[in-house]
Amino acid sequence: MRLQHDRKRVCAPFTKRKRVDAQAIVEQAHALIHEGGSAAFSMRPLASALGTSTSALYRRFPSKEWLLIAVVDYVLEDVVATPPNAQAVTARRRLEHLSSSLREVLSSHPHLHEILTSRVTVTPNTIRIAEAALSCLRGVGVGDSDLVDAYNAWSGYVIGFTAIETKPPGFTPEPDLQEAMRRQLEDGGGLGAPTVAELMSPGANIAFGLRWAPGRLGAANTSFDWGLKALLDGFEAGQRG
Amino acid sequence: MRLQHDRKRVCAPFTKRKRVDAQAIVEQAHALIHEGGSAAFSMRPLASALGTSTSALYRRFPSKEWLLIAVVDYVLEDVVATPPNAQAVTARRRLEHLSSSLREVLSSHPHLHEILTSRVTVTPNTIRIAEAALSCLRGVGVGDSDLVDAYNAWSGYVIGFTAIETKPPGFTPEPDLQEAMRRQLEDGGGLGAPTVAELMSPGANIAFGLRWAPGRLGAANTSFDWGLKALLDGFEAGQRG
DNA sequence: ACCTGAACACCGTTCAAGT
DNA sequence: ACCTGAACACCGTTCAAGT
Repeated sequence: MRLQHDRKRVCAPFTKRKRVDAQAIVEQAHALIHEGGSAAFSMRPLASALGTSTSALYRRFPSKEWLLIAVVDYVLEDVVATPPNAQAVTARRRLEHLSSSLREVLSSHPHLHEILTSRVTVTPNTIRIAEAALSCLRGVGVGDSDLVDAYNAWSGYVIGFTAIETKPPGFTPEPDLQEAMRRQLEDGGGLGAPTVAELMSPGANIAFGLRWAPGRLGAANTSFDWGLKALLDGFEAGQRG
Repeated sequence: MRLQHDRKRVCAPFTKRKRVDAQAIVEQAHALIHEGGSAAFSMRPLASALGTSTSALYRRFPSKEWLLIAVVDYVLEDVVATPPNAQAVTARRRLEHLSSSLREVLSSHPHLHEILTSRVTVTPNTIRIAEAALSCLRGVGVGDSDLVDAYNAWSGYVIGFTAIETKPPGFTPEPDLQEAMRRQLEDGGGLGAPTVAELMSPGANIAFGLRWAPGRLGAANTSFDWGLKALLDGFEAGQRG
């Protein structure tokens, strides 16, 4: 599933003939982004990986922007939403599953946040996920007047947490820069930041804004579930009060 | 306040002499990013805006990466953290102020997320903000064993929400693409997404993943505070249970 | 109808040559 | 010690020319 762009300008991506090509471009683009990161991704290597000319790509996608959004949708296809009619599964449980599925997918494609968070992306899978989340939130007891707020708060938490959590491994800072940040944390912790100094054992690399190495959060990495529980508890408590 | 890089390779940014220059570079870079977005920002225009050669910039900053992180720290300077010894102000209230100050600053510099969320950034102001947040969370009643989790959840929510919320206005998608997304939402809403169709009046542009126009969320825009309340309520309830 | 090579107007970074 | 211009190896996108 991908967005349709103006048929007058370029070939229709949904027609039977040649549809494979557009799909192949998306898959190859995804593969290249997965390997080398979205910053390093460019049209020329993509074309040569596919064995075509760079300009031929512009017959399937009006611009790199359209292609990137197609890649986002392609990856989000993997997010699993439990259907609401599944018996014996509470709305809360379904929402927890959706959250962790979304987190898993975004985590295993660490370059997607760079694309996802910095632009507006409405795609079939975006809508599908939103539909599932909204229905769960209703099931949890959130009233209609609060539903949009709850949905925004939920997306903000899940997507935001994962976006900050998962630094692309290819985006490792240069050793010099990494060392400078580590030193900064040691020095800063000693001077004006007693709580930071107390909690962040050197090398812990455990908390946002205080860690200098990329990849997922270290240690137990319980923060996501812990925070989601607090957020959903807050949702439910708010409806009762 | 900025990170120090290796003095052997380049001139020290903290020495009295020439320090103005490094500061001037950061400020000019910030101005250019503010106007044109971080994607469009490049070294050549920066140099010519400052009246120097491009290569002269590399004497103050080892790479564009160091410069971008310096810009992040420069902007985060504006985040206000109420000191913990301020009487008659509860920890909860201080945390709410810190959250909205952080949100305000990030919102008014909409291009910062692209820099902030996609790489590891430890800077003096990052540490200052973390220190304030940790101390507030402790004051709210979060136990030491949960403090890192609570801090991560809080950062994930605040930074994440704001990152998704604030699309850089310069990042407006091409009209064709924007129209395709709007249509997608209409069609998709009608077919497999009844809740989306029910809630998202056309043109509402109100919810993450379902809106096609950049800028802040429309309408009442109460979602941030609503979600923060739920999260902090959840924090407090969790400590009592 | 589709593809192509060449071109346009850009990038970040380096480095020998200047002062 | 600092700055510079030119160069290197790249970008996204367009378009006349081919089949």
